[in-house]
Amino acid sequence: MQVDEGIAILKKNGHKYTDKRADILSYFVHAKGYRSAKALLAFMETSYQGISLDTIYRNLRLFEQLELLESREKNGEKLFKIACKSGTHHHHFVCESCGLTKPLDKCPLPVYTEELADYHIHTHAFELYGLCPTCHHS
Amino acid sequence: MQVDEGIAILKKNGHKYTDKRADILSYFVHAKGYRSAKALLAFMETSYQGISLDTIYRNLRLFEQLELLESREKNGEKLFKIACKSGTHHHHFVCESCGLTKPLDKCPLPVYTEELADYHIHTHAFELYGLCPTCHHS
DNA sequence: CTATTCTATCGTAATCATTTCGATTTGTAA
DNA sequence: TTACAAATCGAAATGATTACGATAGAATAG
Repeated sequence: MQVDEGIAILKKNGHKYTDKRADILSYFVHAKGYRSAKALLAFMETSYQGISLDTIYRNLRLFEQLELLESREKNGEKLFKIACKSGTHHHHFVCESCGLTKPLDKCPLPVYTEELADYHIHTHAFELYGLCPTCHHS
Repeated sequence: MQVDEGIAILKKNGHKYTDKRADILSYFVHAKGYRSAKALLAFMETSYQGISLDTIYRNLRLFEQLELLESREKNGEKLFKIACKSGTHHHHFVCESCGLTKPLDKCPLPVYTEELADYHIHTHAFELYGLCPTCHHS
């Protein structure tokens, strides 16, 4: 997902271009990992002093609705990362040191088709956490 | 995990017995699934009118520290369930209708040992959501 | 049984993340 | 460039959770 793709999706859905929105997308495109609303606010305040919390949270919600961002919750805080848009369903490894997210080839769901034959599986949550090779060796 | 086991663990760690604590544990032992602080409060108010929020949240935190309860987050709310204490690492299927949690035999981690040979896996999150046979057929 | 000593609880206020609101500004299509 | 819907601001509201000073209660030793 690139910034201009995100802007295009915004426009296609009747939303407007603003510099702030481009900068928010740019922040997540370059972050390559999960970031909090607070971290985004800190980043945005360097370019736009006095930016409203409304702007931060409204856009995070909008971007998540449009599937430009994905989120998870931790310690009562919502964390966001840029969406993958690879088209195919997949999971991630997340580096706890640098925040890098690595897409995984396989999905663990087939492991359970037998054990849960009588159950109706709707969704699943799966993520791995640890250290990427770079962080592990330094 | 039974109520008296939980009370024993409390005492072993220098905490005192109270009827409220026994009732909180009993609530989760019989719930067999995730419940919110608000749901626990509603239950406790039937026996103890005027119970303090402090009591609810302090004990939830304490029980989680002592690993009598486990938690996950959803929509900015923390949900708690009784701990399994089976000794062995395992995951759960969670019924979205009745809240039932079913322990799963297998762990999906082995699926990724090859793909993540250069990575250092620390922890992982995995849970399945859907309908249990009972809720599915009604 | 009673005194002593912590721990638990209450009632309430504070905190933190997030959402909402009325007024104003800005993007964009005609 | 004009008109209008959408975006933003500044600030207040909400909802879940945590914290605090004062009181009540459980455990232990004498």
